Amino acid sequence: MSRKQASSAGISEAEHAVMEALWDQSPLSASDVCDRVCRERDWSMPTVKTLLSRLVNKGAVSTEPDGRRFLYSPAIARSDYVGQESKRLVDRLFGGRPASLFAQLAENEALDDNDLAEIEKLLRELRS
Amino acid sequence: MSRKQASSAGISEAEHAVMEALWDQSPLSASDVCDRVCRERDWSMPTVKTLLSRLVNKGAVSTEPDGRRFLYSPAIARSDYVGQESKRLVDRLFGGRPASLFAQLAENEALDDNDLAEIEKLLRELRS
DNA sequence: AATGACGGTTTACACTCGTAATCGATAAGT
DNA sequence: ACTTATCGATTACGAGTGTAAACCGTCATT
Repeated sequence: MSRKQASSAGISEAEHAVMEALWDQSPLSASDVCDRVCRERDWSMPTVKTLLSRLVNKGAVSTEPDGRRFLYSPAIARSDYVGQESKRLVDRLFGGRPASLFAQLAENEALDDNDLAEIEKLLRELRS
Repeated sequence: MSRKQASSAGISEAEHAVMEALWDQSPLSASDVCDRVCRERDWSMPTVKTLLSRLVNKGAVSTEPDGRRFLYSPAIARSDYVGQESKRLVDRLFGGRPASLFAQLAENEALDDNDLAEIEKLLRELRS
């Protein structure tokens, strides 16, 4: 017992690719998942199977029997995952101050005019 | 040759804690580093030694002889590291669009009034 | 000169991750 | 019913990580 309780934490890079496929559409069978990621990541079916089992163990993916096989669905919302990961980064690297992240991106020229415009729009919306 | 050349990639969580100590002040001896992180992370000296060697191997930390011992300094700038990690997150989770990260943080209520004000200020500066 | 403290190097070991082969049960076709 | 194609489950295995003990050389002290 006392699983890592997972939820969203502890999803590795490779596992994340599988999650993205499921977030994009679900439920999916293992082969469906492979169809969507094996090409791109150059994986074989067994690899996908392993990743799916690990995700199920972690509680990040849920299964639903469909005849002889399983259909897989995300057990956590992408927005939750993304939110937690973002917060982790901000905490770890920016002392929990999101504005510092923003400053970093700005300084890095990682923001183009489009980004700036979008952010300004969001800011205006938040203001109201 | 062809070192992993590392630079900033491949620094693990535990190693990162050591890097932070060195970014905060350097050069430091191994015991100095331990003084700054062992309490907090509940580590013993050997652990710090291991992490320092690994960081030296990765090229993330440089050494400088000081009598019989070594003094350690970061070999990579914190801003570079932070920038690369930020970019990795944005690429991985937000399709490379920083504005999406920003939107996420906003939606998550991770931004308080202070953050918003700071970001607005940065935006105005970028505009000029 | 012998001993102990200090610091770096080597070795260790369990766990996770990436990647996959193999095994075993079952459904489907012949 | 028997064989084969599917699936999920079990096992594998090398690299990286967290955490640390053991070993070794050297400077300082007795």
